[in-house]
Amino acid sequence: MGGAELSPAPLPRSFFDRPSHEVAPDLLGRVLVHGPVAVRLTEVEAYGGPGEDPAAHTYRGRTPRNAVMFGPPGHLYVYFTYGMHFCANLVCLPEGSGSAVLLRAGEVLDGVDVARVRRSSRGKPPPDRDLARGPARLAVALGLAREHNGLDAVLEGSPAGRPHGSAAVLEGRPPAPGLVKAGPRTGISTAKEVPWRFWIDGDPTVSPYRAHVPRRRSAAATSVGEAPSS
DNA sequence: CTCTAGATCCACT
DNA sequence: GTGGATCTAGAGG
Repeated sequence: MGGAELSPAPLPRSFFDRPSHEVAPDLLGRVLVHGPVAVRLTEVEAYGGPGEDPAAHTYRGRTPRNAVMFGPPGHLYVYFTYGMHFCANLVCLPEGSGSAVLLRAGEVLDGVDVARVRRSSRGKPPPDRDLARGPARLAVALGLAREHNGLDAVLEGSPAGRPHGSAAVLEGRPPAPGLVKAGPRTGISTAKEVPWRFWIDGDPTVSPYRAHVPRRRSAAATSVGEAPSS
């Protein structure tokens, strides 16, 4: 592992057995490990359960896509969005509840070489601070995609080594309480006022806030059969 | 740094 | 059919 001060102790499942908005700030500074890559989390967002959080994927109840969030805590909910990106969450609360924490950004502590290759476009890697700066980028850096949906991120049993292909959340190095900031969540169109985005103040790997921008379909796709406007 | 537009799949209504 | 829990490249300051 990279940082000498980092505790390699895995977090127990009970860590996740709380509401997502309590787990979320506590995840800052923790380290998610998957294969050769380790990322220290610097920005997360909490999403609530059915009927209580209009921005959550579980708002309208259980579906095939969000089923993992209704499973036991500590597992990864990985979903596909915008036709090309994956984002990773950690499931909270006991089985049946349906809430999670979106992992929005972090600092790559280990496996930087692997992360650079995964994040390279046209052979050029981005600056190191951008390797996991944003939820889809973080998923790429960690090698998380569709097949990791449902993967258990809690290590039970053997303390030293992780089984091949497993994931784990380590104790890491939580920030001083004063450095934890909270604000509205990014990129959502409802419940914009809920301050369930948490980040480490001043950390360069925290993603820039982006307000939701409704995407318009291409003119060609929407104007079929329409008269010319002028 | 900001702004804009395009890419591209799929879950759900 | 609609609208994303997004990112990148390119143009402009």
